[in-house]
Amino acid sequence: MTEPSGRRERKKAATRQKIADTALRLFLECGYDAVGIRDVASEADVAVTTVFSHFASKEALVFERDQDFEQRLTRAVTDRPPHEPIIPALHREVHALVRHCTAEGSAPVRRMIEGSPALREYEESMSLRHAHALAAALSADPHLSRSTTACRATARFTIDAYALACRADDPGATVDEVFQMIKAAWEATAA
Amino acid sequence: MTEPSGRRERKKAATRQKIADTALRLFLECGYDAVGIRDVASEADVAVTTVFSHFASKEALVFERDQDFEQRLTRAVTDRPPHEPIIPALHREVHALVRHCTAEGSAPVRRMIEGSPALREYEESMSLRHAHALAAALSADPHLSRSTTACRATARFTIDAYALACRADDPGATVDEVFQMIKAAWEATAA
DNA sequence: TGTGAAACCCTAACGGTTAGGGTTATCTTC
DNA sequence: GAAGATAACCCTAACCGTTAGGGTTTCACA
Repeated sequence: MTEPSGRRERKKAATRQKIADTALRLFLECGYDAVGIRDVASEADVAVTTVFSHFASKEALVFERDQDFEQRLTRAVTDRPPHEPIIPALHREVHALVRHCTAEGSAPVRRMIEGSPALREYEESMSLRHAHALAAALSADPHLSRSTTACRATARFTIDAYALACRADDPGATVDEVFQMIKAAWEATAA
Repeated sequence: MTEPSGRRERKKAATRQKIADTALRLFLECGYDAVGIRDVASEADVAVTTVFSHFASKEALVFERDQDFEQRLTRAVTDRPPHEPIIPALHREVHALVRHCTAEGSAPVRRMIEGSPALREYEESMSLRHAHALAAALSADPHLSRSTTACRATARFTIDAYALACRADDPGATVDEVFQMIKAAWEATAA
């Protein structure tokens, strides 16, 4: 993304990346539960406290790119062409996000997440954060004069669509079907 | 609910209740984070291991009546008068549940939950379980011939309505507004 | 070049949770 | 009613994620 200029920042980013990579590798090799933070730290050749200075929790090691997700969602609202209706914009973006998360290489990671209650729980709470951010973006859009409740509900519905699609047999079709519902729901709130 | 017959079962239920009551009292008195499992155990005069044989986690102590919630939701589907449309039935039940959770006496508990990330996270993951159960009930209903995806989405939307309303300024109005959206969404899936 | 801060390290602890293995109370069956 | 089976409970010790406290190195910048 943004190229860090100073050596210190570069080193910090490198440490962070090394920890994340090491963690993911160990998790996939041995299983999430079988790998401890102390294992990750020593394999990455850093102190345990350093791991926690880069990542808030063990689960966060798995969802390293979580910020991207949130940004892409909110930008689908804020950066869309002027006067483009909101629902198609969200529909398109969720499609892309789902494709990304159900891509070939992501399968082992998904399987790992589904296999760990702690990771599933963490993912949900991430989703709620994303729903909050999306709701704020919707509320802030001057072209959409809808109630706060309508914005919040639509945000949650959108996240639901993503979550359902990621676990569905046919992710693409699931996104389409749920968005047909979301479209109707949204239109029912027209002032 | 069901009266246990044997002495053993009665004693077990009493122990469970004593633990739950003690825990909630201590949590409300001193704050959730300030009270440890060891505190709860010794105040309830049981061993720590006994606490965990009745409750799966510290958070579960707070959501003791969680099973009720799930049952009420699924029964709103399965036990509704024959040929009653599903959405009004859900609407009514969510109204009742929200009223229950925003009642006078529940305020301190709600405040405690909102004040603890761990409790919020736990509540979310409970909600997902409820959504699963509700989705299964919807799918199983012979009068509703909708796709699995439509049932799952509607279940999640319903849980969203509950979650949003519990935190809204005007819970009742929020339920109504979101259910107007859900109604439209559901009707958009008609075969 | 010196100084402050950021990144990192180590150790020790805290708190939720569980394993292991034992004791008592209740239930069942004869 | 005695004997065995089992459920509920207890204790101790540990595991593991996480944090506090306090030190050292490395870098940025004046």
